[in-house]
Amino acid sequence: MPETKAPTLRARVRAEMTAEIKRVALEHLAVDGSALSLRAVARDMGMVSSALYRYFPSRDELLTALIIDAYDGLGLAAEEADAASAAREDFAGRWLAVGHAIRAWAVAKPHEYALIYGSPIPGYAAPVDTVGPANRPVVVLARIVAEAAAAGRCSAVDASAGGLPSPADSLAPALAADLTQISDFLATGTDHPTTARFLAALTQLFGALSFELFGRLNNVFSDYAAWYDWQLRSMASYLGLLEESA
Amino acid sequence: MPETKAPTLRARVRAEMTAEIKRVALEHLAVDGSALSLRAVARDMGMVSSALYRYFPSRDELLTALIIDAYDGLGLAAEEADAASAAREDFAGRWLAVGHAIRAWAVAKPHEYALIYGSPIPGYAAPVDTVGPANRPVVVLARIVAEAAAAGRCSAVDASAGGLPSPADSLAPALAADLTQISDFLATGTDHPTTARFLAALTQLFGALSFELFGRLNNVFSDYAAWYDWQLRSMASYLGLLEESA
DNA sequence: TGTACATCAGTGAACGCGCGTTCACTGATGTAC
DNA sequence: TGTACATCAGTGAACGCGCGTTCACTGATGTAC
Repeated sequence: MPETKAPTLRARVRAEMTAEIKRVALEHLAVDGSALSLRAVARDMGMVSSALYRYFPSRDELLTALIIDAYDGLGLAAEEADAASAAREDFAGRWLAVGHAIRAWAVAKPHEYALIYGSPIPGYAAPVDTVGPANRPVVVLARIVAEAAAAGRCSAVDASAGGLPSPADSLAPALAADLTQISDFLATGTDHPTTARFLAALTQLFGALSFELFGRLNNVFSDYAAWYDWQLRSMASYLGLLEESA
Repeated sequence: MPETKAPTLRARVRAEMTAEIKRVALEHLAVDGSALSLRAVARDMGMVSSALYRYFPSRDELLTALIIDAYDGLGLAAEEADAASAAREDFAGRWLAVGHAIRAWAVAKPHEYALIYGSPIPGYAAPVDTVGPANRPVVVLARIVAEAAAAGRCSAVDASAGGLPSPADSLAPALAADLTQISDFLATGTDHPTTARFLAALTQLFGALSFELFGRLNNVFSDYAAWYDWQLRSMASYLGLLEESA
């Protein structure tokens, strides 16, 4: 009945099977940690292990597909959260919204998070296809800071720190060069102190999630969400997303 | 000839063998990532795999020994760095010294770092013997902040942040309770904002190391040491380790 | 100092398991005439 | 609409490998008399 040429039965079943394999594989990652076994996945699906080779040419290709899906899922969550923030000039609010969206995704899919932010998987090297998706969440956060900086925020934070040279001043030459390259790549147009502060905040954000999800804080916090929220606010303040100018 | 009763040949050889097994096991972690195989270790030592059972009752016990050694090594490095800081009132200097010592250890022994701060090992649950050693580096850093706070530093940082409620004020009740428990446990005697800032700095410090060592920053920075140093200085400033009071 | 016995490190074979991948095959779905 | 052929999902057996762990054993080191 549909006017447009419908995909064949085979094509539809194939797409469903591919998705199902990935779903079951993720369940296995959940139970077995980072060990992913094609045979175990096939067993769970009531198939013979060699049948999976109709869908993925090797175990590593399946892993790569899972990793790309994970990055894309996280990236999408971040992008949607920022797009849903109506007050575009409320940069701190946008930072909080995106930050919370990232944590919500990670808490909902801890094994996918471990896949992309945990320790490297033995014997597996991520192919280049993964770097684009990997940057999506970073780009969202960087854009918030870039727009805030363009609106006159983010500057002259930290200037009161005396004694020790302020981190913002007197950068090591190699560090300055790195920061230039990074702000160029992200097209943020921010100065070195702002770029550095953004990267520090990014480090803290993912550090906080890794601590929580990898169980390094077991029995330390009872309310991780509240602690994470405090940290996001601290980052927003540190990044100078709040004040009108300085 | 020695006056004191010398350990028997057997006892000496046994101690050497135990150390050698751990050394070879670490080498394997380096090559194979987180997969540790008793048989591979035995092979490398020119022994039969069952011989290792004279030294460790199971693979997991060997892993536990490696993990405890790693925590102790990192803890010792941190303690020595702080002890070597002559100017006890230069809290920022002590923070930098300990921070750099932690990174130096991690860079020198990336696989031991991954063992204790990477994603959990499939099928392995760390026994309670590991929690004491795990706290050693944290305790060293906490003591610096505690002494700085006692000397009148660390207060009133961040007070200028407007708009959004300052992270320091109006803590969620659950978070306040958590912070009380943590400062009690670490015996820092610090107020909530200081405790929270310390934990945030801790998160950033280990987050930075994980980013660097797990390769999430490949081709992003050329000089990791300079970037890490900047971050340590930023933390010292954020923690208020610098100013005389406020 | 010398002998008899106990301790223990290391061997080699085996058990039972799981893994990724290959290959020739059957039988169902899709396509061209 | 019906038949002939091509495509492709899934099977089942096999290859060759590695793993942790147990067990009866040999032979060297240590100890008690």
